[in-house]
Amino acid sequence: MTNLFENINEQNIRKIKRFLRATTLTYPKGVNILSNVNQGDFIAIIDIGSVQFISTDYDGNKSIIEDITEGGMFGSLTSPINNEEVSCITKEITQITYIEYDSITNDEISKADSYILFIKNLIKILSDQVSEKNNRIEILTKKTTRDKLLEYFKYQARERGIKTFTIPMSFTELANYLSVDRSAMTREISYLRDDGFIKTNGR
Amino acid sequence: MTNLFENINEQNIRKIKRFLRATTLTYPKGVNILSNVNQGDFIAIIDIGSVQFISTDYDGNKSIIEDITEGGMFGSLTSPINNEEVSCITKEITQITYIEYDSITNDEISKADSYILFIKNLIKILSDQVSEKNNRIEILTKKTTRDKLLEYFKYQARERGIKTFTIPMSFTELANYLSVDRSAMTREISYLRDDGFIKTNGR
DNA sequence: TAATAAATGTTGCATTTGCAACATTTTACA
DNA sequence: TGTAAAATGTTGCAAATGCAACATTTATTA
Repeated sequence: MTNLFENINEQNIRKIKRFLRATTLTYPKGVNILSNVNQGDFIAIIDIGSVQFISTDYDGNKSIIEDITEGGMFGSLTSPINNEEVSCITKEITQITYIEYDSITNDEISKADSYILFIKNLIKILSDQVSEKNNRIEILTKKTTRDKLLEYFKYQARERGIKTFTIPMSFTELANYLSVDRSAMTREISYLRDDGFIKTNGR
Repeated sequence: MTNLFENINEQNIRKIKRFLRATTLTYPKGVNILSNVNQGDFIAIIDIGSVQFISTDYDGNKSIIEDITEGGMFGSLTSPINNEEVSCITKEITQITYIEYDSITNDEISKADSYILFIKNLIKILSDQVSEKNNRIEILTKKTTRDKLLEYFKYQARERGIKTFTIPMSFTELANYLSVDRSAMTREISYLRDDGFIKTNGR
């Protein structure tokens, strides 16, 4: 995963952050960070910790829109921060650096050293986000739980280049990612095992 | 929708395109443009026409990953162009301008007039794509066809600021977008009408 | 404009799936 | 380390939905 300041030295990072009016905040576990969000468009970088964008509808049904971990990035232009049904919850103690969106393309900063590198990283991160969301969309558009699971496994195998792997999240989280009932997913996994499509090794 | 060259005058557009080694190709209707794709990463801008990224699985089930219309953009880093199950089909006669991805951040171009504007547009487009995909993900994660429809209608109403609108695609395409069976969707729409959630006016 | 293709509407039925309820195991943390 | 909380496994059942088949309407194009 690309980091926004990848390949930029400490001194230039400080300079760029100053241009971008960066401010850093730390949150405890389990709080909704959107409740006290700043004015204007921004990009947020997770220095330490992780957050989850969760949508809760009128019936109390929850679905996880995105999961952002250390080094990850989200922004007011890319994430549903103005949707009253959506909250952004810290999963642990989390430190976030906010930068002002408009200052990314002001005339001053464009003259700074490493600006092109910074832009390159930003474009790469945004491209990767689009790509990752395309993957999830391709999985979510499968009609059955079985096909969703198989598509998910296929992506994992392709990404890693091996056919044996540990699922990088809990079954509860996977069910959320695939948007299927957890118990029905467990059932389907055992059918897949019975049918010889997969082999499992412990939890 | 932002255009990649928005707010840039013709002369500077030509200059930027030259730096980006832009090449323009025209395709007839109904061809897979990924079959003869160039080496290296690229960004493609649809000057005229439209294309559709379609995934077809082993059973012949098709799902539409994305639909890109005139003025839209896709790229080798954001779209599943290396997935053998996915094809990109022109929906009509389509003219596409390709630019080289790496040249976006080379040193030469960064000195060109309007470069910052160009970057600003590119970042805005990518951000909007992430946002649009988040919306679709939020809709696709709804469990029932009814909830998918209501969520879709809610987005449409919010986007336009009015509660009465014409659906911007055919029912067949909408069923694809929501990833539900078309006939089951028609059934659900008439239930929604019966229950007083929506009113309809012709096809 | 006639012929063909595509989109839409309707319905029965089998399958899939969410939901609920519960037992058991694992993890987190005071 | 003991206890509460979270995750996992299992199953019956009702509801939702894909699928198929078909009639009808609308759009496309030769």
